[in-house]
Amino acid sequence: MLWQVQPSGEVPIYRQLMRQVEEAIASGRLATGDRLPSHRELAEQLVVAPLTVKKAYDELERAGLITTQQGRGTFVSARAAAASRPERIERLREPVRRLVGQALLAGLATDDLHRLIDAAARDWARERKQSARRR
Amino acid sequence: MLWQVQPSGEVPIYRQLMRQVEEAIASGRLATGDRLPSHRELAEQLVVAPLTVKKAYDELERAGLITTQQGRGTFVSARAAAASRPERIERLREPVRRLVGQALLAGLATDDLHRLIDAAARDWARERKQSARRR
Amino acid sequence: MLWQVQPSGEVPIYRQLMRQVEEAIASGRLATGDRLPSHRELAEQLVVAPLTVKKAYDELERAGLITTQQGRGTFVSARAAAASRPERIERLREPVRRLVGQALLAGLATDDLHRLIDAAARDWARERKQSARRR
Amino acid sequence: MLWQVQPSGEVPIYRQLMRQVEEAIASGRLATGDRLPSHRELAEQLVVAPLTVKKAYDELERAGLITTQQGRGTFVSARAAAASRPERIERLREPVRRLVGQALLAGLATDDLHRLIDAAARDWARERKQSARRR
DNA sequence: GTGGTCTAGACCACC
DNA sequence: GTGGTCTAGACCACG
Repeated sequence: MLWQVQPSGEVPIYRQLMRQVEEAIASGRLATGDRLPSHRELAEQLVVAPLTVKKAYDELERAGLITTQQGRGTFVSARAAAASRPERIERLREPVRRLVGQALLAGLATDDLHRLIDAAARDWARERKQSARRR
Repeated sequence: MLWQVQPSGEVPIYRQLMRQVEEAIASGRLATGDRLPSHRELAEQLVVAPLTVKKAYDELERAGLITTQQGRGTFVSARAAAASRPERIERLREPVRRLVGQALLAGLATDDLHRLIDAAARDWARERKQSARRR
Repeated sequence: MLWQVQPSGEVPIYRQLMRQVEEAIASGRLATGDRLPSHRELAEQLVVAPLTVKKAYDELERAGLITTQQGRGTFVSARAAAASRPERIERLREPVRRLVGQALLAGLATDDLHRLIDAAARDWARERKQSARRR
Repeated sequence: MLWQVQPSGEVPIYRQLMRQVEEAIASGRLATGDRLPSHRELAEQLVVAPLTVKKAYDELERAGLITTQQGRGTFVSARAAAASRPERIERLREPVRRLVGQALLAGLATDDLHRLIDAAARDWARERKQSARRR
């Protein structure tokens, strides 16, 4: 699987990594029991400090998404992929609430949001197709 | 107008303040020429350091939303409310992009988002009505 | 309050620190809202790396015992001291289970444990009195 | 005799093994002269690396609990079961001290501990009976 | 090889 | 001053 981080951004590197792992699990690219690259190996590949990757792994472990085994490696935990559809929907509720608040306070209507969402979804599908082609 | 900040949150206090001013202008609660409380006054009211409020005002002035007049006070600038509808929509594009990405990667469909948005909008309207009644 | 760590031990320094904070909260020496020393200050005092103290604080925050505020400091969180008596008892259940298993497998009886406990409690009370006198 | 380890736990596998041997000897399930399975055999059975079992055996031999006889196998040593009652009690002193400290610092009394111990002992006896029935 | 811990610096944003 | 992040090394225990 392909990993990448942008060190210059304002999002901390370790959070960028966490997000990629979360999304990989949510989307099924990483399944229960799959092994993640060792934090040193991934650090070398991404040209960041090992501790940085380690911190991302540590937080993911505390969140229950992955588990580590001394001397063996780091694996996607059983609990991780178990998120059911209602659960995944629930996780969107708060971000949606914030977005709706922002839009309505700006004097826009939900219809504007619906249009933006469909547009974003089209873009997203197109980008996916392209990045798949590159592989 | 009512101001409030949460010191314990992730978001810096000065950004919370900026956001409230921006939303107040976008929604019309603050109109061109309206006077903002002095940064000392507001700081006292919110129990935060004056420098913190000052920083929020400074950044808002740099963004052109407000203007300071020596010895008279701080006012909503003429340009501020001029944020056109296309502009306000543009500001939503990136947050929407992120939300859609999150949803699709989790295996959900845009329809799920549409439903969540309508639900959130209903909640938002109801809360507004209640908080208006309390005043 | 007095802090101390033993760098040569087999227990990681950051865990020794975590334990001290936990105990200080459990015993009421640290109450809700109390401020902890900054991680740099404490690191200097203990002659350890700031990151080491930081790691202890980070884990305690993730556990909900303390909260940090950008630029202000680190404080005992409201949830922390709220542990009710049943809760505190519950936390002893697993350690007790292990201890009992160890004793019974070794062919000892619960009476032996009861005696050991009373002896340890007497020692504990005496040590406390002495350390209080030293203060 | 039944052996089992949990690879995902905090405790190193070789220590889990050591502990099981120690407990088996202390409780009499393993007596002086009894033969332990070869480290390869046990490794295969537990699906762990042979080196891991070897390490556990090595440390147990260094502690004098077992002895290896070239080409014949590994046996519970004569000295092993000799742990006298005072000795076995002594080994509990430190764990008890920690437990008591934790309880008293949390504002609980020794009576609470006594109750918890009796409860845990009852559970332990019941579980033993059940697992014996299963065999 | 793996993960677990620690150091001694550094730069940044925030208050 | 505070906390937040990152680096480039190091040593140890585990498998």
